[in-house]
Amino acid sequence: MKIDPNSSADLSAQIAKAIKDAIINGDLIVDQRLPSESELADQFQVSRPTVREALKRLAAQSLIRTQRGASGGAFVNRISFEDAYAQQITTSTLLLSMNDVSFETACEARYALERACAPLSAQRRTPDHLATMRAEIFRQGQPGLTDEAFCASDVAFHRALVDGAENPVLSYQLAGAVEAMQPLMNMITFSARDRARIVELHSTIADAIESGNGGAAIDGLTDLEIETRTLATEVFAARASA
Amino acid sequence: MKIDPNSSADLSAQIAKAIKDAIINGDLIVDQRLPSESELADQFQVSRPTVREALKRLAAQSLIRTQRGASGGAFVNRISFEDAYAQQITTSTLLLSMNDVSFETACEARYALERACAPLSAQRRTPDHLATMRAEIFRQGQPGLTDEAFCASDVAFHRALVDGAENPVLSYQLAGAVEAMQPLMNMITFSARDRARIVELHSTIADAIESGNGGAAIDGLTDLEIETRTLATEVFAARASA
DNA sequence: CACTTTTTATTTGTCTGACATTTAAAAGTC
DNA sequence: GACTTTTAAATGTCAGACAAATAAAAAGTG
Repeated sequence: MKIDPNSSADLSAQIAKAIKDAIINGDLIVDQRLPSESELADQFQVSRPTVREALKRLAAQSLIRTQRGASGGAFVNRISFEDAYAQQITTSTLLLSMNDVSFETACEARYALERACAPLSAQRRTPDHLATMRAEIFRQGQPGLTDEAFCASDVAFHRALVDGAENPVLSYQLAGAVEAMQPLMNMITFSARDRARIVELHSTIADAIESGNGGAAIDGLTDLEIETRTLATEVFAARASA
Repeated sequence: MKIDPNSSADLSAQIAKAIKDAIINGDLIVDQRLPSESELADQFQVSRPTVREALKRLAAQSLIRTQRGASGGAFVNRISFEDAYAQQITTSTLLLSMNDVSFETACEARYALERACAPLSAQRRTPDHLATMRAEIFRQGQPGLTDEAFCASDVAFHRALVDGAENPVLSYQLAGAVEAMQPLMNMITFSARDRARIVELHSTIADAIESGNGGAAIDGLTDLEIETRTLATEVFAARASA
C-alpha cells in the first residue's frame, strides 16, 4: 500500500483508495483489524487527522467499522445485504431526482426488472410473502388512505413480490429500482377509481403468484405498467395545462 | 439541521446525516455551496476537524465535491450515472465475495435481469451496440486468449446487450449484477470446447438482437445460463474431488 | 481606457499536540 | 475464586497554526 505525496489528489482520498483496494484484493479480510490510526499515520507518513479522514470515507461506504477502547480499532466490515440495500436506495433515489430521469424511463426499468423476478417468485414464494402481498392489497382498499400511504403500501407489495424469488441478489438489485420510484409515484394523486383498478391488478398478480403461474404474473405486471404509465401521463398532462 | 451532542453516535456521523438528509429533502440543491468548514463548525458547535470528517463521509458517497481557494468550498454534487455505476459495482462485488453468495444464486439473478433487458435491446439497440457485441464475439474466438481476458470480453458483450435497451436506469441497475459476476467467472477455466459453445450462443443472441427478435434473445440467454451453470457445476465438482 | 501583473483575502488541505471517553485486560482485594 | 479497581490502549474531539490553491480586487503599464 503506497501513496504519492505529489499527486494532485487529497492524501486522505489516496489512503482510502489504497485500503479499499487492499480489501477488494483480499489482502485485508473480513473482521481483520487495521493498524491503529497512529500506526497508519506512520506507515503513510501523514498525520493522524488525515488518516482519520480516510477512515471516515471508508466507514461511509460500510467498508470498515470502528470500535473504541482497548483492543478497539478499525475492522474490515462484512457488507450486509441490509447495508447494501440502504446505500442502493439512496443512490438510486438521488440519481433519479438529480438527473431528470423521466417517469417513463424509471417505470420501464422497474417493471422490466420485476417481470424478471415474477417467474421465480411464482415458484418459490413462501406463505409469508403471499400473506404480505394480500395484506397490502387489503390496506390499499381502505378508504381514507392518503396518497403517500397508498404508495408506501404499493412499494411494500412489490417488495414482497420480489423477495418471493428468494434470491438475495435479486432483492438487492431490485430494492433501488422499486424504492426510488416512490418519490415519483408520490407526485401522482390516485382517485378512488384508479385505486380500485390497481387493487384489482395487484390481486390478479397475487393470484398468479399463488397458483405458481409465472406467465400470468408477468402479464399482470405488464398490465400494471401500462396502467401506471397511462395514469402518470394523464396527471402530468393535466398539471401542464393548469 | 440539528445534532445531539449527547447521542452515542459520532458527531461527524450525525453531521453527515444532517447534511445528507438536507440534500435528499431538497433543502440543498445541486451545485449549491455549503457554508465553509469554519461556519459549519460554528453552526454545529464542533471543531473544524469534526466537520471535515463529516464532509469526507459525504464526499465518499459522491454527495458533495470540494474545491480549494477563494470562492471554493463544498458543493452539492449531481450524482452522475458513472459515479453510481462505480459505487454499484464495488458494493455488489464485495457483497458477493463477503457473503458466500453461491455461483448459482448470482448467476440466476444476473440472467434473470438480463432477460428483462433483452426485448428492449432488440427493439432499440443502435448499430454501435451491435458492433460492440460482434467485436467481442470475435475476440472471444481468438486462440491464446487468457481466461481472464475471455471473461472481461464476456462482460463487455453483456454490457453492450444491456446498454442496447437505451435505458440508463436499467444499465445502472444491471452494471452491478453483470460486473460483480466477473470474479466468480474468473474461477472457471474455459476449455476450447467451452469457448466455442459460448461464442455460438453469443452469436445466436446477437442475431436475435439484430433481427429485433426479443423472444429469441431471451431463449438464447436462457441457454447461456444453463450452459454457464452446468460448466460451473462441473468445474467445482472436479475441484472438490481433487 | 484596455490589458496585464501583482496583491490580497478566502477556503480547503495538512500538521502538531493535547485532552476526553470508552473499553478490555491486568492488578489488586476480600 | 469472585469481585472491584487500576491501567493502558484506542478512538473521538478540540484548538491553533501553517501551506497551498484560487478567484477577485488592486495596482501597474502600455
